[in-house]
Amino acid sequence: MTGRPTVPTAEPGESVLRRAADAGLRLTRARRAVVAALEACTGPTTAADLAERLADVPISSLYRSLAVLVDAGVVARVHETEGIARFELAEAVAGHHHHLVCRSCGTVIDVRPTPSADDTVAGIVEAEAARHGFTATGHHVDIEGVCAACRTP
Amino acid sequence: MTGRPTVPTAEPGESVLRRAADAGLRLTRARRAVVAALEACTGPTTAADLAERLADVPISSLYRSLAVLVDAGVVARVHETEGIARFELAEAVAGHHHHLVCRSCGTVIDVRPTPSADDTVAGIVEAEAARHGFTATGHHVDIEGVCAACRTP
DNA sequence: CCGTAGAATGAGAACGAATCTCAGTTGGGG
DNA sequence: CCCCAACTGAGATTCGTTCTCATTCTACGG
Repeated sequence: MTGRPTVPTAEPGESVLRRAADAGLRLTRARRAVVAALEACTGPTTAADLAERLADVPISSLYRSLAVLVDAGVVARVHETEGIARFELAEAVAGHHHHLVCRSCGTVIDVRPTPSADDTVAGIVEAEAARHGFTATGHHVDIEGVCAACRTP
Repeated sequence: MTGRPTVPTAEPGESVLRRAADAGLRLTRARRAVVAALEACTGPTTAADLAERLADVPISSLYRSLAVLVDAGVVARVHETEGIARFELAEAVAGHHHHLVCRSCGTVIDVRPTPSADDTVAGIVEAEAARHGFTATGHHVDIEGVCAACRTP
């Protein structure tokens, strides 16, 4: 099975931290702040952007918190471009989604495919993987385009 | 139109360099070597890997050649993970394809979707883009899984 | 409610991929 | 064949990210 884990669990907030705790992590101020900041984003976010929103979290702490949360499976490091990493809540927490990337301004936003659309994609993906001896465990779809704001200046 | 530009143009070799020349680039030894090395790969390749294969091309020259070829539209910088960029021939030259990423050994290989499968994906992708005010210009599908070699040790 | 073990923090140093600089070299149009 | 702008090469530099280590805090047992 490749796609869509479960539907958007009402308010992630709680469950994210609970998962982190279950993974044996302490729920420190920095980690709560990082999770809260990620929840407030509409798409994968750079460490620099997070650092700006979390002015009181030192950069070394921010990166360590992100690394630990990635290890715990509640945050994902995705969509690196131009040598800059972006972070988002993991699909296990935020639900499966695709990314719309504006080739002009670089913004990335999440889009949630309809269940039937994603079933179709998952089926295709699994067939391709199988044809090459792979066992598929997931897929990522990045849609490149131009956003409304950049198209009409 | 989102996907699959044209079918695998017989032997890329020539056409890649011609495109580069058409874009106003000089066909220097370093650039020929980089293109040849990329053609020999089965998937996106790191600069370090290329440097190893092209021992006589200094690292600064390698990166510059790659940057220039990316600008010319014949090479694509894709699939960065852990802060390391990977390069491959652009889809305009190599044809549209998806990526199979082994989560165990990290290898990335290209897979060419069947025309009908990719039409389906392109349609879904376009609908999603349109729903969010984007004009889609392309899509990338990364399939995460475990390769045959890693599954049976 | 308090003490404590050990996990987590914070400031800065260190690391490494990628880019830049600049003097010397070379491709290819004229 | 000549010339000059494009390109190269070695090394310095940048900057995102990770590491180090003394200090602080969390969460658990008493």
